[in-house]
Amino acid sequence: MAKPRIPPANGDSPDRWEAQLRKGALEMAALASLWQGPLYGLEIIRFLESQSSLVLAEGTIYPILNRLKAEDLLAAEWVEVETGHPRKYYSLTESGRHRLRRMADAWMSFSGGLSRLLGPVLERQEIAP
Amino acid sequence: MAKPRIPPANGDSPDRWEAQLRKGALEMAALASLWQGPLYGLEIIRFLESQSSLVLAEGTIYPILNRLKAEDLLAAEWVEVETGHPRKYYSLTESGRHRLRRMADAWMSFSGGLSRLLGPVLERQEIAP
DNA sequence: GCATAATACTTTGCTAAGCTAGGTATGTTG
DNA sequence: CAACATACCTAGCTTAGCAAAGTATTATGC
Repeated sequence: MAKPRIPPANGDSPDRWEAQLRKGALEMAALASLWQGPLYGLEIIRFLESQSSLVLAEGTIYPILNRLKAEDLLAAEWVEVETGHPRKYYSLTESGRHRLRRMADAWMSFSGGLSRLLGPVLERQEIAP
Repeated sequence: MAKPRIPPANGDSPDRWEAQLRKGALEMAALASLWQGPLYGLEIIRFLESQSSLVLAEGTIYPILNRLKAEDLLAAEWVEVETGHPRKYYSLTESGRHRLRRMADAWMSFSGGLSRLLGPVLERQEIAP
């Protein structure tokens, strides 16, 4: 009984590029989701979806979390909950906070450059009655 | 005599994530560089570098251009120049302009979501006496 | 005129990363 | 105990950028 997930995303669909855009931004987003406090895996997925419209599959977030943990940017801790199953809570390490700040800086610069580039493209769209 | 290009970028360097960020943004950037008029390959590289700090290798831009051309988002035309060698000028097709506009919209939404996410991270940096 | 250099475009092979589609483990409910 | 829900993990595929090489055309040096 396969859980129906995100639609297949046809190989040559015009939306494919959008999927690629996400690459690399996801690590940063995962780190950012923990800025205000620890969350566990599925919670991160829900947080990102609600806060930034980023939709990640489980098969995407867990490898990312493991990668970040291997780099000591995250710490993980199993927590038993009364009503439920153990959860692995992730939190930012000191080095993770530091890295995230640098990533955020680089992101602003990167996205600024791109937005500048897109300025002329978007210009005429300011027809908003 | 191999041309020395972009520095090696050590495999596990802390900058690797930055390289990934670019993925997917490059197609859009390539299209955007042609918004104001046709350019040829190397010119696109120089344009992006000067306008947005995006540095692309030749082995990166040409596959992108061919991909975009195969999708009819770009048109290509060989042009002979007096002092020099033939150049392949790329220009946006109607469908390319249309797609770029949609990409730009999606980009603004995507980058807006991420910037919102990064808000708290960047907040404390406004200590500028 | 043939070698060298410069410019411009192309191709090959590698690697990294996300995604689909499974799977496992733990706990709850009938 | 069976069925289900929650939470986490893994394998294999695909895509895309990149480094490094190669080809083609024109200009320059001897």
